[in-house]
Amino acid sequence: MKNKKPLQQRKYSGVQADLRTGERKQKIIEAGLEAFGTIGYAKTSIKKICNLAGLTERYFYESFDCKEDLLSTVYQSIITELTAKTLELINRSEDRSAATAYASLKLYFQTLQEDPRKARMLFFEILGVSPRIDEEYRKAIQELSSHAMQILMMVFPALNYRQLKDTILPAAIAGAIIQVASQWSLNHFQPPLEKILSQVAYLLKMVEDFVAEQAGSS
Amino acid sequence: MKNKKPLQQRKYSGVQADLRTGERKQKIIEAGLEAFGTIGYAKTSIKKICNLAGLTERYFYESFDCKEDLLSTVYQSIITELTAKTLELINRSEDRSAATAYASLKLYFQTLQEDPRKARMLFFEILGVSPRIDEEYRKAIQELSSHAMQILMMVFPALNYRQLKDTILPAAIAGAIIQVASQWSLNHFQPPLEKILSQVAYLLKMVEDFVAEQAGSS
DNA sequence: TGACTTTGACAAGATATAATGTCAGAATTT
DNA sequence: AAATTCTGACATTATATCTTGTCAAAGTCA
Repeated sequence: MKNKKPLQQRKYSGVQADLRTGERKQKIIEAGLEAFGTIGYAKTSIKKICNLAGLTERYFYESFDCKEDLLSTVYQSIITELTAKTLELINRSEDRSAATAYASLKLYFQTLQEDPRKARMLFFEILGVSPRIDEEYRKAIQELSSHAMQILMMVFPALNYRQLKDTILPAAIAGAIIQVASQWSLNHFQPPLEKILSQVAYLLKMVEDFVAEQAGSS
Repeated sequence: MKNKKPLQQRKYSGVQADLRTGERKQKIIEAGLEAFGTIGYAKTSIKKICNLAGLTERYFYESFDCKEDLLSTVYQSIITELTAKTLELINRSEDRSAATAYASLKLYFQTLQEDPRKARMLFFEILGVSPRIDEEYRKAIQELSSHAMQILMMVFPALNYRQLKDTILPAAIAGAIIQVASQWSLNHFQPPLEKILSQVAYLLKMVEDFVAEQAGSS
């Protein structure tokens, strides 16, 4: 992130300078995911990242200040991807039934299974690195929990905001899902996806029933 | 853990050699908790641990092979302490009602609040260190989830083993509690203990109701 | 073609830490 | 008192990594 001010922005291999820089940055992010997601953040050196990216150290410092910076970027990119995919799915879905909630869950679990490096990043590598990263993690979890609650309220009209806003129910549900997902990844994705999904859906049904009953009896 | 074989075991300051060694080990474990639980595992050097313990590096290697060894020991000691306290509480309690489950939860949350270093160890510092430590974590969570289920079944006779054994309900409940506790610690233990506890108890009631209804309708 | 930029390979200094070793003095036993 | 052991302070070696810098070759533009 140093002040590199090329007096002129030339094309190189047919591409503009800042575009090339961006491509290199992207390569480094991908290499970061590979390294952090397999050998782990602690055991990953900057040199290793650069080797994986097919670049030299200089280009690391072109786009990042330090290893922690890259970790944050990789983490945020995973979060962003998951959020975007989920929103897209919801907007695309015609009805807003339980099937939509199920599909969101499936998207989440499937993404982790298809790329276990992301699972490792989300659940393990991100923790205990530094206060700054801790804070990012806290925020991400809070947002996830808020999103989960919005989806639930959308598909289960029996749930309403006033009932939930002062409870830990959102956090508990998000926590349950996160923990089930993280244990599932530690257990090498056994039992298979469909089984996990039906079980999680079962949990959501429990929540729905319970809150509906609370609402009915009041 | 080298072969230190003193030809003779002398007393020193009135205590036997192996006893002194044990005391030093204990001091290092306590220093490890302090270091890992405040500045974090990654940023803790062996020298720092020894300074905190009031000992020199030599005595670290007297009882541990490496930093990771100490991390494992500190972690296990926290787990062991929590388990022992919980078992003691259950054995001491006369009835086996919901109040007992509530008391177990209180013990858990209270312990974390009283010593946030332990919370940090359990939830953050232990993750993503090495495959070996990951495995210890996995086992610990599995045991915790199994214990939680046993307590639940004990105080809520409506729950039974056959209903639960092939479900993720135990994992989900343990996950919810763990996550709520970890977020609570990240939020500097706000809201206060009693509020968190009543909310978690509310969750347990939800589970109880749900499973009771399932049993009744079958 | 000539001036300039971009790139990759590698050097180098600085820093930190792990892990073992040395040694003198204090404490203890016989 | 003499021999031995224990202890703490510090030295040392090895290793790893970060971060910046150098330089020549290749690419690009005018």
